[in-house]
This record gives sequence, structure tokens and C-alpha cells, in this order.
Amino acid sequence: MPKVKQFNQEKALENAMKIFWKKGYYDTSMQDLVDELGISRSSIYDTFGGKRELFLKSFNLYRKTSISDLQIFLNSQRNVKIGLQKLFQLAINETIEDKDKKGCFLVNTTTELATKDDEIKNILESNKSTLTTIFLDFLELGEKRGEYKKGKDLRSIANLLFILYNGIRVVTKFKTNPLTLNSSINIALSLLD
Amino acid sequence: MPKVKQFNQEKALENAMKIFWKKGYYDTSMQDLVDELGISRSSIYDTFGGKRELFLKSFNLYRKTSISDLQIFLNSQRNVKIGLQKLFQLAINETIEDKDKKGCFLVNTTTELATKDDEIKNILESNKSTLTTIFLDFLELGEKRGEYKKGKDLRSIANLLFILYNGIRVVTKFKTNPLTLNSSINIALSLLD
DNA sequence: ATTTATTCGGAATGATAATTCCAAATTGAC
DNA sequence: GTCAATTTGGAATTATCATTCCGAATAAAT
Repeated sequence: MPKVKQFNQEKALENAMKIFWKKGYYDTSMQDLVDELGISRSSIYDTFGGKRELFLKSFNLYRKTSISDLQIFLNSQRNVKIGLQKLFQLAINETIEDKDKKGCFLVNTTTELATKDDEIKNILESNKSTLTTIFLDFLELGEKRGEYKKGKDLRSIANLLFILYNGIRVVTKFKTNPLTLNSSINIALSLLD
Repeated sequence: MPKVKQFNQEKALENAMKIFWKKGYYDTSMQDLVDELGISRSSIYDTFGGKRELFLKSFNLYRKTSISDLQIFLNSQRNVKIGLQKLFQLAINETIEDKDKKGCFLVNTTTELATKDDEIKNILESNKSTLTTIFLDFLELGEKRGEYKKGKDLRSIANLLFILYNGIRVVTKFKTNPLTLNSSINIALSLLD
């Protein structure tokens, strides 16, 4: 029977994801992928389809992973405001410690492709809706626990968190003073006092 | 003596700026520029240099124009909080009304090139510093006028405004419900109450 | 009108893009 | 060991990329 695949499909997809994440869609060539995945051109086409399909698969992998990570992180937090402070700190640190300063693949893709590819735009919309719902649930938890007084417009705050997250992911690509960034975030989160 | 230039150099640069703004650096080809500027390949190279140089000139034109516009706008405002509300509303509306949803050329370029081109990174850093200073001056004006009580960390708020601006410019590329966006902004600006 | 510096359009160049294709190598089943 | 299905590496293909180059057109100065 057939010769079996000689490489790890999941690992290859993870590597592809890192390349697209770092370089973006247009600046990544199939040659880059061949070089860095360590598998041949035809294997890439046979396994993943063309460049756009591989990008979409990488993109969806990133999205699912980061949503899952976010949920696990928030579920482990006992206090909403402190949890959000830590969350933003994690995002900031991730970029500071990353020599490539890749930022967030979703944010990068928004500016690069949201207006050019409807399928990507739809994924981004759905992702936004998922994230703001997660934030809202988390905020409602804190309200229920009496961590801040009731009556706040939690839906708008959830949306604000999403906007802030996007802003942080852009700004940290070129300026990463953690003290400045953290005090800005803390000021914003003082809305939850 | 010489034949004189047959096209308007400033207009050509403005058009180039719009193309790079809309499509980004990598997805813009010299052919795109030839087609849309309406001047010949050699005229572009003779007048502006190569693709990267033309991009930098377009980018700097955008930067100077928007800083100047921002200063003119803020100087015309009598109240800080309302002025900032209007400022963000302008940014939101600009993208809503733009069929191409170009967003902000500076923000788009941050995610596309900040980690790949040091000259661009330096411009972005300098731009950030200029913008936060403008915001800080504006915020101090409101404090001096007694529009909110003294003792606020205006420097961090200025930085927060910069982050928010970046976030808004990303999010509006795929989702543009002005009501939702405005309430988020208003919540953030309630920090100035 | 002639001269002359310069612009201009487009062909030419050479590099690199994405994708297809095929012969050779490989592997599990018989 | 043979067979058959499939992977694999890399050559081939076709398109597009940025850039250079050159002859023809042009416009001001003489």
C-alpha cells in the first residue's frame, strides 16, 4: 500500500503559521515556506493546497489556539480587574520577549487583508464577536461577585477591551516600554473601580 | 532648454499615497502605480526613485498632513472631552464613509513594516512621541481650564488615547457599528469626568 | 529654425512569484 | 520479493515583479 507521509502534518502547519504570522501574507513566498518547513513544494501543495489555503489554515489554527488560551486563562482568575491587568501584561510581554515582535496574527491580518478578502473579514467579525462575549461574561462574573458596583455598561466596556487589545498589539510592534503601557492599561481598567 | 515636467508632481505623490494607503507596500506593484498615476514608469523612477523611496515619500506626506490636521482640529476645540469625542468620531466616520476602508496609513504601516524596516520604525516612534505630546498638551489645557479636577495622570491618559486611536483604526477595518464604537469611546473618555 | 537638455512611453531585462508536473524513491500489503 | 499506491524533490512553466534602457517627442533658449 501507499507510502506514508514522511513529515508531521501538525508541526508543519504550526511552522507555516509562524512564518505567516511573522511576515504576513504578501511578503511570504512559497519558497520561504519550502525552506522553513523543510518539506518539498509538492508536499505542501498536496497536503495543504495553495498559498491562500495554507494561510487560512494557519490563521484558523492561530485563532482557535488563542481563543482557547484566553478562556483557560480567564477561568483561572479569581478577580476580574486583576485578571484583565494580567491579561494585558501577558500580551505586552509576549511581544517584548519576541525577537521578531510578531504581535498578534489576528491584528496583523486585519490591517493586511480585512478589506481584500471577504472570507478573512468574516472570520475576523466572528472572532470579534467571540472575544467580546468572553470579555462580557467575565465582566458579568465580577459584577455578580460584587467586585464593583452594579449598573456599569459592561457591554461597552467589553468592546473597549477589544479595542484596547488591538491598540496594544499595534503599538508594541515598535514601542515597548512596559511601564508606560501598563499605566495606560491601569488607567483604563480603573473604569472597573 | 529642457522640456519641462508634464505632470503635477504633488498630485502624483498624493495619488501614490492613496494607493499605498489602500493596498499596503507589498501588495502594491510598480504597474499599479504606473496605471493609476497616469505617468510612465520612467517618469516615476526619475522623479521619485524606486518603490521604497516613493513609499517613504507617500508615508511622510501622510504623516505630516495628519499631524497638521490634528493640530488644527484640536486648536479649534473649546472643550477637551467633547473635542476628543469628536476626534474619535471623525476617525470612525472617515473609515465608515470610505468604500475602500483604508483606515490609517500609519497604523497599517505599523503592522506591515515596523519590524522589517528600521527607517519606518524610527518614523513611527517619532510620530508616537509627537502625537502623545499633542494629546498631553491638550489634556493639560483642559486641566488648566478646570474642566476636570486636577491630579489625573494625564501622561498615561495621553498614551491611552494613542493606544485607543490605534485600536479604533484596526477594528473599523472590518466592523463599523458607530453606536457600539462611540459608546466604547465615551466610556473611556469618562476618565476625564 | 536650430539646438539641446530633458521627459516620456514602452520594450527589454533579469529576478522572483505561484503553481504544475513527472520521474524516482519509498513503503506497506500480498 | 513483487506490486501498487503515494510521497517526494526538483525541474519546468507561466506570470508578474522591480528596475533599466533607449529612441522619439518636446519645449525653452538661442
